[in-house]
Amino acid sequence: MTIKEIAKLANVSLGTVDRVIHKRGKVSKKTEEKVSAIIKKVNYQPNIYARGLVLNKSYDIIALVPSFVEGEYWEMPSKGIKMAEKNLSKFGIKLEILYFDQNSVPSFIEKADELIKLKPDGVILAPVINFEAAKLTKKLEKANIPFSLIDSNIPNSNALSFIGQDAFQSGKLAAKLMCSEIKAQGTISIITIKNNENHNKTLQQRIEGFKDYIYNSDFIADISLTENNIHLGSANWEECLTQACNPDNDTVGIFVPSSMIHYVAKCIESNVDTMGNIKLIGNDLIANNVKYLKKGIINYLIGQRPENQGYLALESFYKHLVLEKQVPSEKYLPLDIITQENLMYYNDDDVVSM
Amino acid sequence: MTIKEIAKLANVSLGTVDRVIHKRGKVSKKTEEKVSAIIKKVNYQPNIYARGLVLNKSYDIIALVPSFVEGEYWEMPSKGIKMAEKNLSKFGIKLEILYFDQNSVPSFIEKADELIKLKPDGVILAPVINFEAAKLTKKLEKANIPFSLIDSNIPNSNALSFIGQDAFQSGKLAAKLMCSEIKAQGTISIITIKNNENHNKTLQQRIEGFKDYIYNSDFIADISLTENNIHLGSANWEECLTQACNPDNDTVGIFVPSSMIHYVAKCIESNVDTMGNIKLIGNDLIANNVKYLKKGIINYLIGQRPENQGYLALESFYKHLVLEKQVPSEKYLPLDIITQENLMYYNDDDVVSM
DNA sequence: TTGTAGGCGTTATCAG
DNA sequence: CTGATAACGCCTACAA
Repeated sequence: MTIKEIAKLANVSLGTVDRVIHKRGKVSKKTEEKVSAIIKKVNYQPNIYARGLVLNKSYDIIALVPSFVEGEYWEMPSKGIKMAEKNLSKFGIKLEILYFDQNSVPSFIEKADELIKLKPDGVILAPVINFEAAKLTKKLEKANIPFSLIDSNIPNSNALSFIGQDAFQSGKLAAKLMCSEIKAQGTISIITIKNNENHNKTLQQRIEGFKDYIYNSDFIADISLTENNIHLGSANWEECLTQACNPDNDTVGIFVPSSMIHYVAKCIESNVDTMGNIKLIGNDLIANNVKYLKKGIINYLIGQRPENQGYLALESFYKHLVLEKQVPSEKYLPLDIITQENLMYYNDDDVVSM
Repeated sequence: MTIKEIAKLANVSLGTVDRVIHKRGKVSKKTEEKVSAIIKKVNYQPNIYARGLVLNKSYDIIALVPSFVEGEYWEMPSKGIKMAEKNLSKFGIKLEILYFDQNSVPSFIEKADELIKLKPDGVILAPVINFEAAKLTKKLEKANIPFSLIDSNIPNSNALSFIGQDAFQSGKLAAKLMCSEIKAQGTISIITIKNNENHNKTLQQRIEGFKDYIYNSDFIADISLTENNIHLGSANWEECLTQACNPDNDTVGIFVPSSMIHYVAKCIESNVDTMGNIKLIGNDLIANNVKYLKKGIINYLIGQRPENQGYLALESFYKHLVLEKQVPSEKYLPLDIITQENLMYYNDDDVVSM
């Protein structure tokens, strides 16, 4: 059903129908009602091609995400965003990615300022530097620029859409798998590995979820927990890590609430005679982790589809700006359990090709 | 860059450029080369809106899939196909679903004939009735109608695209989880539950994968396997099922290579005092299975994203017919491990809303 | 308050 | 072989 046909049905001209559709006013109440009724009755859907052709709009979306070197976690969301751009550029979605150093607040501020100056039509933001990210969202709100958050959320930020994971639940899941692997007894070591001093909410929530599961399990009596922090910046971190892996020589499992578990795996590998039986559970399918999962040193990895997160973030703007559809304000991606046996179908190069 | 601009650059008219682009011939070699060179140099990308507008084509896709009652497995692929239609109808993809009774060959033949008569522009086929499905693909090939297969494959069928699972690997994964749960010793019962006598390749492959894992594991010495077939059509199937669950009173785990595990779960539930410790692993997130997973009677379910399979199948035609892009000839979806702890994010109503 | 005309980029047709 | 032109459905300006 076209505007022309509707016009004929209503005995008015194209222009009038158009005014009604777009609520541009300057239509008498009577004709407005008549036309509206017909539009509703025939369930008029504008022809997306014709509209796209005449509007010929393009939308500049800027993504502000952490920089990375190949194989690091943040490569994956970036990859997803880029893949989405490839699919959506033909609909007028243009993308620019700005990278900031997640260990440097000034770097974030600099890029955030640059972003604001570019006056984009939409922003994808990874708020890993919480406080500064929140400031940026305020500015964006004031400037009326819609933004989507990926990875972690800023509650009450009025984001167009949040796309991420439930980190608490991710920790619970890790604990469940751990208990299942270690037959629910022994000492479990939680090791946090970071290269900065920033507070990382995601890691914290994963640890809380992990403990929550253990504390509420039937077999808590048979389990001990130890916690350690390793700073990759410190001179003797390797020593510290080795020490943290098996402090009292009775460790049965290690949980690392981040993608950094490959450091632990490497450590275990070179001490396989004393620590070869320790079960390892970590997060994220980065190349280094996958390597040790294949070797059987890491037992489980938990994934949260970071490529999808990126893809969906850009797609949220396509839906919002191009299709003018409502987009869900929150999207929690599934927590995937990855083992040697199902790795191959997750590690696929086009996980987001849907 | 538009055709007009290219025409200007090449000092020819729009028509000539168009002829070169679409290889319609009737262009002198010299101009053809000149125009081609420019097209390549400027990386001309046709405006999808203008093209869509003028072509104003619509494509009738017919899906031929098993009928279902609410809550059965085949509801999920259908749901995915329909969701894809909702998103893609605006691009001219029209869908009709024909349902056949998977327990009745004549029903399939009837619907297949109907399908052929409708002369669709594309077909989505679930080849659960193997032999007849293969016949249909031959007819479609002869009629030059592209088709995509979902759920299971027909090798060498020249399908546009196969979208499904690796059933063998799914079985291996189930075995791995089972061994992990039962501490790798005891008697494991494989129970096949069907309501027909048809050969089901998928079930067979899952069982083979399951056994393959067990046979090649280090602890095979500590494991016994029993196999049972239950026919839901038979008068005393409930009795048979109870018997199959724990024949020698030493069963520690039950594997059901299909979505039918809820029958086993129900049986276990009503014999919880004698069989409450048996670990259950099955397939597919249908409502009945989810219920028992939540209750903790089923320990793991393995999912293969049936909604996605449906979605991707219809999308493959959008990509092929509308965007004229190459589509991957095979797509194996990940084998998801579902437990109580990550169920909520898989059981989401819009898993395919990407 | 209403109607009309021109144009978006592409395709297809028709006349040269 | 080549060029001009109408049409697709919608939007916007401008005319009435």
